[in-house]
Amino acid sequence: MGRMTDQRNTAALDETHFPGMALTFRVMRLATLWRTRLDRALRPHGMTLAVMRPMAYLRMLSEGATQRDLAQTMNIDCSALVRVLDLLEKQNFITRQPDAQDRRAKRLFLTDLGQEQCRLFHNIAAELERDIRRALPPVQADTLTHTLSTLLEAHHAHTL
Amino acid sequence: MGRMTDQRNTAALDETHFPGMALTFRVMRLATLWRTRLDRALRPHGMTLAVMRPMAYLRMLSEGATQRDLAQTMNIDCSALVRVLDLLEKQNFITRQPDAQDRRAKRLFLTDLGQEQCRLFHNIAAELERDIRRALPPVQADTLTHTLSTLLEAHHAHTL
DNA sequence: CGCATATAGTTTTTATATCAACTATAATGA
DNA sequence: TCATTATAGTTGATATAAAAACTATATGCG
Repeated sequence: MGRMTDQRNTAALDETHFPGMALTFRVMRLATLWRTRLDRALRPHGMTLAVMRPMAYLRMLSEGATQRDLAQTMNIDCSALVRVLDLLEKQNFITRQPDAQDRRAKRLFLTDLGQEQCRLFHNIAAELERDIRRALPPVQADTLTHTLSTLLEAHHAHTL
Repeated sequence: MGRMTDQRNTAALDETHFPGMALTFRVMRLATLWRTRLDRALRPHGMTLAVMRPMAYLRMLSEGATQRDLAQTMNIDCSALVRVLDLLEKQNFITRQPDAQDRRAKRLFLTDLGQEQCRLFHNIAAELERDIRRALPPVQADTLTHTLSTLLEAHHAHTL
């Protein structure tokens, strides 16, 4: 253990040291750290964030959405969604129902089991958020959220 | 890291609609969006963020670091690093040199080609950061960066 | 010394994300 | 109308990413 590998040093040596990328890297790092924490909290319930996300978004988007609707809302590729939906369907969390008007389309619904899983997810995610916010005075947390919204809007404007 | 897909539209229905997770989800979304942009900018140069990151961190950490040092700094698992390093070595961006004292360890160095690639990466990342910052008044951007630092520190405290 | 345990790096396995190509419909317009 | 083009969903190939198991050292203690 004679090596100079000091755990605590790593905190000091974070992305701060990438000059000119402070913001970008901090956001990316926090996202990774929090995603990991969320994933860890979900795992004991046999869930992962990747698998949970489509359900959470479906609930938000309102049921009966098509796969395309959902993929678009989640900002992911349709093909990325298909496999997860297969999984969710097999586990009886969602159902796919053919659209009467458009025989290509399938409409998505949460089962009761899926609803319940969603509530669980919301609880876990909200608990993480509360914990995160504990590090900041409430006002500062709100300011942060607001600033992040501005950046999200800017991104959308950018890609139009 | 993954590939990218970015299907504009959806601004109206974003994570705002997940009550009690505003902060977490915004950060995650921004990270994904920016990562995608960065990845896209790197691709024409035959690079991806996943492949570039170890070099950027190595440069920051100072050369001669071991794989373990680097993995620790990047907050990833050693095993996640190995393959990327294989790739980088094969492309002649880095070299692995055996440590004289500890025959298990290997020390990492950037080649001239690697150095050059790093500079390219820094330019591209800095350009993205500048673009992102354009959406905010400079003071607000600095406040944001500072707040994110606080959260990063809080996370480290949390995991000790 | 010589065993028990820890560490550096690697391999294997499994989960996920992206892209391109494919099938089946649907919509459009000459 | 039918030929062209677009769309919804799927599949297959490929690139990561994280965790677990494995190999070869190294260290620490009786």
